[in-house]
Amino acid sequence: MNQKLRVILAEDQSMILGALAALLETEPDISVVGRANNGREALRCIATHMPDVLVTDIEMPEMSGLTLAAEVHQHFPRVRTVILTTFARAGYLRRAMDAGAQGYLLKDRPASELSDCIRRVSRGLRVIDPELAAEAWSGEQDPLTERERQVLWRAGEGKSGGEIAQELHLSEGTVRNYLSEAISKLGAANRVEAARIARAKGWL
Amino acid sequence: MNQKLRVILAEDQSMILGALAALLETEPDISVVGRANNGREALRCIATHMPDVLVTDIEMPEMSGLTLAAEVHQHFPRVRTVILTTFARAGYLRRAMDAGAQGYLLKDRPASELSDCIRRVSRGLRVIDPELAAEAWSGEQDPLTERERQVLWRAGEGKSGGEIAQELHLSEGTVRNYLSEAISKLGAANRVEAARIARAKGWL
DNA sequence: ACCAAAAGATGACAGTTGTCATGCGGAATG
DNA sequence: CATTCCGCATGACAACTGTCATCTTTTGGT
Repeated sequence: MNQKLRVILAEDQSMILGALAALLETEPDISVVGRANNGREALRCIATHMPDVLVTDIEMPEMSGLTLAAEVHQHFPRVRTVILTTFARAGYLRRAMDAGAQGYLLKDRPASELSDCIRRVSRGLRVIDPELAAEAWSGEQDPLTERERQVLWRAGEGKSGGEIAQELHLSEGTVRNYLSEAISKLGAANRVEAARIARAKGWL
Repeated sequence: MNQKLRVILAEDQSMILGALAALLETEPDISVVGRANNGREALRCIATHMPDVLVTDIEMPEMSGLTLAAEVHQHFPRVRTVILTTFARAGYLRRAMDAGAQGYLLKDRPASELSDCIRRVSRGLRVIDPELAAEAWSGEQDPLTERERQVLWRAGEGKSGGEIAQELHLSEGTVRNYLSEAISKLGAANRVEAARIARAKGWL
């Protein structure tokens, strides 16, 4: 047999991180050479260990898994990236692909799929959750502009028009305009519903 | 050495379930005798295997981990229950304790704590995340009435006063009153922030 | 330099939301 | 039986939101 596949794991919940490592260590041909609790740490870890594959969560403090994937793709093009996440959102998948990830796997899938996925990706194949892939191609594009996203995000946090305006150095009226645009684009009845829809699609 | 500790795991994300099982199987004195993807399955599993300890997530389809803990406490009092969850919410902890759980552990903690926790609980000790325990005792009680909770929940989903009134067979004004009460009790500036706060504390 | 598209601002208007004082009727408690 | 409390309703008012039409200022492309 060749060398073992060298893997780095990034996941913010320590216990899950440890558990995933234990899972992978049961495979004879895979070895976990590094673990990180966030994107920034993962990046350092990759620079020193040069793994074959990076497996990363998306929602992490410091640096999101999507940003991490982009950085890795740019600075360490030989490292293959697999996104491992709870969220079956077409928007996330799309961003992951744009960021140069080779795999997108859901935490819902059986545990056995993780090692399979790592092996395939290391051979240069792409592995994408089939249901999600279908939805992502057929499904709608993110219709929001950057400003609309910023405004809608804050509105979803419970901030008022005035507060948002201050934070973004806009006039209150402009904030209302962006919000109104976002609401109509998303077919929502108000800002809260709009934020919910956007979150569900992975656009926030 | 005595018999191994017999453990059943309940967790809705299959990959995490498998990973946690792999983690526990690395311990020489612990054996995972059953796995379940939801509370109902776990209950069946417990009836047939009679484990020493049940480790369960909270947010699962079919039957929540908190409901499961209560059922287990009632029907199988010899089985110790450990709640393993993402959520550091005083409200959840309180409900878990009321439901007869012996342990409350966060997925944020190092992987090694899981087996420690299981061993202690099996010896009859209680194991509760220390930070959370402090917050739960010192921290506030849930100040919301049932109506306020119903109304606030729906408001957080983006529903308007009118819609909520219809659903709950109340007048629109009454809905506004409940919402206003909830907002002031929670020290929020509006319904969205109020809903956020209540969710964060585990009161929704 | 020119034109068109964007980003942003303004103002007006209706509808929704947050607050508060008050009123009503049915438990519950004495 | 009277009293009090609680759940619910009403009405009034100010503040905030959502929608639109219109306008100015950048910005980018040719």
